[in-house]
Amino acid sequence: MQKRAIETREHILQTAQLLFASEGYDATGVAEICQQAGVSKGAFYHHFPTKQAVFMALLNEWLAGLNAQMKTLLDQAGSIPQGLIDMARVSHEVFRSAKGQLPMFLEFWHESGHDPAVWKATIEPYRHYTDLFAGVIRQGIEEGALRAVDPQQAARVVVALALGLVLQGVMDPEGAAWDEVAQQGMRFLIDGLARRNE
Amino acid sequence: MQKRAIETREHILQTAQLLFASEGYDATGVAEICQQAGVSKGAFYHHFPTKQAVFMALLNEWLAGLNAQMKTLLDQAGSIPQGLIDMARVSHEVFRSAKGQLPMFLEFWHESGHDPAVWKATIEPYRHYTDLFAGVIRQGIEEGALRAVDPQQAARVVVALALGLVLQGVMDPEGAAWDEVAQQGMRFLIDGLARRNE
DNA sequence: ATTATAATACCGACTGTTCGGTATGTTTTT
DNA sequence: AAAAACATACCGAACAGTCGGTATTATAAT
Repeated sequence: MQKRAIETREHILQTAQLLFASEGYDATGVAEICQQAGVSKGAFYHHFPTKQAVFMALLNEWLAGLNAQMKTLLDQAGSIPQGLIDMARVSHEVFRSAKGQLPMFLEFWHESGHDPAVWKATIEPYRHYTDLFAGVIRQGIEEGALRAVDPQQAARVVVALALGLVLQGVMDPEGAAWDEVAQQGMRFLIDGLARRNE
Repeated sequence: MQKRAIETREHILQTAQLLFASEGYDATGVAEICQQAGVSKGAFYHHFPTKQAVFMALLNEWLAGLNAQMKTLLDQAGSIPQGLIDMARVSHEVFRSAKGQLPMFLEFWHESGHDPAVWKATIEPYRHYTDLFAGVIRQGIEEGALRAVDPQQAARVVVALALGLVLQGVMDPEGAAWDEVAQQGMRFLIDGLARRNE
């Protein structure tokens, strides 16, 4: 693929992301994407077989980024309870960096309800994260830092809290300082999970 | 309005709900609703001015039911921490009663992102719930059962957890026993909020 | 170095269909 | 008869995707 081609492809993806985020997937027409991107329809269909392919490309791109971010976070985590709280603290960073992309969340979730391919791509990494958290929590239990709860269940709770925060952040960005709420919430949860020193 | 007319209206609403939930709002055509409901297009547009009006009617119906359910729960709550846990326990009931309607959640959230009217109708009651929880938590603090946290923040955390659980319940119904996870999660959270008896 | 060849990248008018909504007419109820 | 409830045929706009063709760039031959 040539330089110009790559640039065209990027233009299409970037524009599509903006439009999907602001108008929604269904409401965004291919013609609209092409016009905003300064690209012809022929170019569009040269690079992508269908509109959905663009969507999937964006989804995978997004998930890959999230994955990387997550990995570095878990790697550099210290003690277990503190590590989890640290993760909540960096949620500040995550929220900030993902601000423009957050509305796409809703699009992904919405589409996943109707398209099995999108569903698989959405659900798999999030189960992955649950397992990942479960591992951390299990470790915390073995270290004696956390109470002997069911790690999978606890992990699901953590993920649920995170999802809920993101959802609120998407729907009502001005409603609160969601990164602070995230930190608070994670602290409450960790306190509830932590072993009592009594 | 006559009996037949009322029945027609109900047919339309019920059918629309099923289709919106399974296919999505955009993907569901008015013609499809009419056909499945055994009603003509004329009848449809006699009862509802637009497709969105049907959607709004469903949304309001849904919210009214949820509101009533919530109200009775809070009224019959005993001590504050136990009251919150009780509410989590009935989430079992909520999940069950809402089973078929859960996918509609996603539709509401998704639509609210693009339609200010839907947004207002969606966001207002949920802010209402947050305030409601905040009141309960404040009361719990005054009673000395809970630590002196910021009630609004804590309430947002509770609501976030609830939202996250619902979202997971929608996207991955078979992934776990979400009513149990809800109970667990609320217990962890309450434990984290509860005053330490040390 | 220049031309020929081929492959890639791109263009934009066009199509068949789908959809929300309307216009007009018919039946049922009061 | 009058009004409410319903039915059917239809409209215009918008849509994803197609297609025949044109630039542009890379590769090969002379």
